[in-house]
Amino acid sequence: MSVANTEVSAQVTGPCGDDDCGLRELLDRLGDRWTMLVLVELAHGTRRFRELERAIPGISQRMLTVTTRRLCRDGLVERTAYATIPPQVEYRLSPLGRSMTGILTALADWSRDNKAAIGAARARWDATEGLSRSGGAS
Amino acid sequence: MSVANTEVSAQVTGPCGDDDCGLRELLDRLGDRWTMLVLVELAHGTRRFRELERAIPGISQRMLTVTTRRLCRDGLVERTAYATIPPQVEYRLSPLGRSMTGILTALADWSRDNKAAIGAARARWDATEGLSRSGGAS
DNA sequence: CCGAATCCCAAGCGATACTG
DNA sequence: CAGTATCGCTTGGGATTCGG
Repeated sequence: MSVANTEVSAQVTGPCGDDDCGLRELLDRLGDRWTMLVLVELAHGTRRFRELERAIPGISQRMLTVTTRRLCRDGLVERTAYATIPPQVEYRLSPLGRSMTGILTALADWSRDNKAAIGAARARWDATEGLSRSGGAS
Repeated sequence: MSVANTEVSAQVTGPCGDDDCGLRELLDRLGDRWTMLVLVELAHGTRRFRELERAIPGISQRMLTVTTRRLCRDGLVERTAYATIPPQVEYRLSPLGRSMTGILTALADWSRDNKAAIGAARARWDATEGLSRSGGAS
């Protein structure tokens, strides 16, 4: 999936009432704090509950449960439970889920690639803001 | 050890200790309800404040202000204010912001493309859940 | 027209404890 | 190990109001 799109020949089209383009649906689904991280981790391979928990620093047991269940419900992740002692449950990406890992990777790549630029922009903005707003902020 | 040895073949793939890959940073920045939608709208061309507000159904005036300011601070959007009467302010994507529109488009495409599949998966899940947990589903 | 400030509620999420 | 239930804090964000 080539997201390399340099051409943004964007006509200032009309109102384009359907501006969300389904993006909202997607954001409602994986716009939360953990969903994408779980997907990325599962993109590396099958993982057990505990492995996911360790692999995603900061996630709580509760949120891991909630997130994985939501992903199962949406058909992006498949769950396999073995009735062994101790219990063992495996999570893996479904074909549907795997079909979006490319985008996630692109996203992560972009983030890492432009992290510095954003940091610089912020520094610049903070300086500018001090000048244009509420003078004497420094 | 007392309990069963749980040494599974845990070499699924690399350790990838750094599992977030900077994704977290990105999500913190545009993981909220409106940021991506504003970016998509601006990908269509320069927009004035009021135009953005109308183009993004449901956004409040407050959130539009907050979101645009954040985007300016991060250097993804540029703002030009004309001291006319009535005031006029234009927002447009910066080169940095423009560099990620391709990913946003890919995201929106995927969402629209697989919306039906997700809906079907949900129906399936809800049925399964009804069997195994006797609990209602939303 | 543009936007900042205040008030306030609901959702998200984390901590903890408990069950199988 | 895997998962559930409860509680309480933190935050996003909607409605409204005031200023430039």
